[in-house]
Amino acid sequence: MTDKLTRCEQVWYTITCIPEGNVASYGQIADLAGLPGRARFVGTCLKQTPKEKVLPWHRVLRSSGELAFPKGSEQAQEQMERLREEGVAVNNNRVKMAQFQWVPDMATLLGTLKF
DNA sequence: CGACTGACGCCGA
DNA sequence: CTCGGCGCCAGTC
Repeated sequence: MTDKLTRCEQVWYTITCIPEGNVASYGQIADLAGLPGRARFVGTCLKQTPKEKVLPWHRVLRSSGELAFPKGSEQAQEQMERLREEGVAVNNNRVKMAQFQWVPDMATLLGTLKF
């Protein structure tokens, strides 16, 4: 099996595990996906993500808490909108990470993510 | 095979 | 706070 897909799948899967009302940074996703230091790879995967695949990509932001897209872009608008619908406050294209950042519990780490 | 790119992160000025 | 640069490495050309 093409293990290159395995990496992306792991990334996608990890993103899928982000609970509503929470967000995670690219680096965090990469780390949870077993790809420490490959934050960029996460972005690459998402860009490659087929439309058929429905992922909560809007819950993925930069480590600073700002949205992954420049303010004004349609993607940023949509992301902001979706986050607000989930109860995540977005101000000036940015989210308060200290308040909304996803903190995976042990059960998730050991069970869901199978690490 | 080599060069460029990028939905990133971090540190320094 | 902003701006610039370096590291990271898979994907694309």
